[in-house]
Amino acid sequence: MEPDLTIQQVAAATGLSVHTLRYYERCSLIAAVTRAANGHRRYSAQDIRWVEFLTRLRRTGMPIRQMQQYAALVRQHPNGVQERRQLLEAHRRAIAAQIAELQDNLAVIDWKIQHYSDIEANANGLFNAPSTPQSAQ
Amino acid sequence: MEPDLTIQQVAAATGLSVHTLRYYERCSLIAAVTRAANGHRRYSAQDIRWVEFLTRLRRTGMPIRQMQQYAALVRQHPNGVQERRQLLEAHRRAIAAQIAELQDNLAVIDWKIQHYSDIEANANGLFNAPSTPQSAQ
DNA sequence: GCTTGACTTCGAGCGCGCTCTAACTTTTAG
DNA sequence: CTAAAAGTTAGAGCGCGCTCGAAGTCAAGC
Repeated sequence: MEPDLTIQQVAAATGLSVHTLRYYERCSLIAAVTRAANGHRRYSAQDIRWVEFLTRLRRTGMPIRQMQQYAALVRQHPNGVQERRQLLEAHRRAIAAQIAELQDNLAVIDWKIQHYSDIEANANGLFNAPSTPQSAQ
Repeated sequence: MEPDLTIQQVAAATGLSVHTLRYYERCSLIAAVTRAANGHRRYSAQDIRWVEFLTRLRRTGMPIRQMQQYAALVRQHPNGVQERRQLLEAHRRAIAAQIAELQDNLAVIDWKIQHYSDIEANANGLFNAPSTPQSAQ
């Protein structure tokens, strides 16, 4: 049995704020955490693993609503993983699309950076003064 | 000379809404667009290229504030590209980090999907009934 | 006994990036 | 002449994901 952690320790461990941890519990992303005798939350190792996976979903752009659906599936069908898998696969496709779009846009931005570099090099007169002044937007 | 476009045509061409186009102009992301005699906006081909590049920045997560800085540099130093290049290079690094993080998280999610698939395959009794029932979080 | 500090709940507030409304003008079609 | 469509402005409103404030409880240390 690992020693259960306080909310502050979980915040430190996961990078979420204590506010966010309580907020996640309030909106059912996290099932009710067990409490110490004084009413304070005590997070189990299992809870922490769950929070960590949640942040994976969150940081890949999954909206809270969808995370709520996922969390609901876990609670409602603890032994049925099919729907969960389908949800995650849909999300995987969304992430792949996101990466592709970033790369596409990055290519254009890189092109622009290169364009600026060319202008700078030229302005430094490495090979001659430019015959026509640059117009750089 | 290309025929100048109406705001609606630009919206259709760029995927932004007319509201957003006016909003971008209001907050100085787009310099004042020339107007027809009746006061309606008429976007030049140059304007459109600018809007398209803005959306590249936007869709890679650059905040409006930073886009405003970039737009200000273009206006204030039309021939000085160094600061602009530096700004874009910083953004390029941010995008690279973003992609890396997405890929990292994607790997974990993929692992989870695989885990679910394994459970499903096992539950279908392909090779034998499982000796211990699965606990899938 | 009293302060300090970590926790609790509930609800309000905030920053971002739009998005929409209202009231108005102008152009175009019938 | 009229009605519909498209544009204008200024400013309000919204959805998201937190983030914070107020008021209270509890435990430990001086």
